[in-house]
Amino acid sequence: MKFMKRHDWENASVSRSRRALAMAQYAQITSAGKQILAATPSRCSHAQSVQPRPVGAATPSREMPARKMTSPPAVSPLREGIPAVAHWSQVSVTDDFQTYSQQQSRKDKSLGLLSLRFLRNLPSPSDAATGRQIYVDNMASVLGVERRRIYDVVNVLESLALLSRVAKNRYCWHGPEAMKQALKQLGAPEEESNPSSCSSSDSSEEPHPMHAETGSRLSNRFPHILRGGRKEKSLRTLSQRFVMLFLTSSTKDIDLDTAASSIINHYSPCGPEDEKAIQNHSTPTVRHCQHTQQPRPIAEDSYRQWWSASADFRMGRPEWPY
DNA sequence: CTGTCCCGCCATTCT
DNA sequence: AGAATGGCGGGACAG
Repeated sequence: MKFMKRHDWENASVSRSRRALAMAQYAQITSAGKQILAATPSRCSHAQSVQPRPVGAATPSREMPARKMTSPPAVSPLREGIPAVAHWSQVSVTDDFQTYSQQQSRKDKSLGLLSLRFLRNLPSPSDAATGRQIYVDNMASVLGVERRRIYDVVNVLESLALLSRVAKNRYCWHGPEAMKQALKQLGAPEEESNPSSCSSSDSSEEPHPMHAETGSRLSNRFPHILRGGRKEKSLRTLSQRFVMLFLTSSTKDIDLDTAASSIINHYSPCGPEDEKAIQNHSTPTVRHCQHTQQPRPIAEDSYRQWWSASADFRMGRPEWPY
């Protein structure tokens, strides 16, 4: 099924630039935490574009009307109170349509930034009507992107237990508490597991202790993710493995090559081509979603900052909106 | 020139 | 059967 034709997508380019820049705001939202959330009134003005279906109601397919890409996409009807804040790369972020158009760039359209915008548009926890339900079509409309991109974001967030699929087109937000629980599960030692350590790349044929331990823990606690087939190579699975690499290691710095070979070669029948998937999707999104300390660019060969940020969650200092 | 990663086609899975 | 989901290759873009 094709959700959007090429020419439609090209028409949407301006909207995409807006989308990316708006997402950047989340970087500093997390950095300043709830103080910021409470302090500044939202610039967002519209409040009607998202009308979640009642929980339990039928979810007819293609319910959403075709997106109109000629007008500026909606920004955060569900997250009023979240201020516009600066991009981690110091790009000034604004909801101004012209500015978005001018600042469009590859960097501004990243999956990581889309994830931030996704988080910024979460249903309000106080809204009993939504029940923290997230509708794929609605979110795609709000963010001004095609459904396909929503799945990218959702997959990674789901790997961290931040949300889960409850029905077709519908996901339920669980929040950082659920994620902390999942991280504990992924990172806690098992009775029979050996203490793990991490060094940089290991070229030997033997699986690194950390990697072997990670694989066994994954299969024990999340049996679905290590089965063969499509799921085996899913972004969700790769993301979860990537996170686990950090949780089970003593190092805070894992380079991409090491991560890729660890995740792929040591406990899965996947081929090395999956490395691309890891580099494409898993890391940037996780990086941004976990990034809570000092939003700034992260060198591609190092995830020290990502780990530093994720440590906040392990230390019980989540800086999420809720 | 190289590495990154956005985009969207289309295969697979689900309802 | 049609819709939902998401793997993956191509190529644009940044450095």
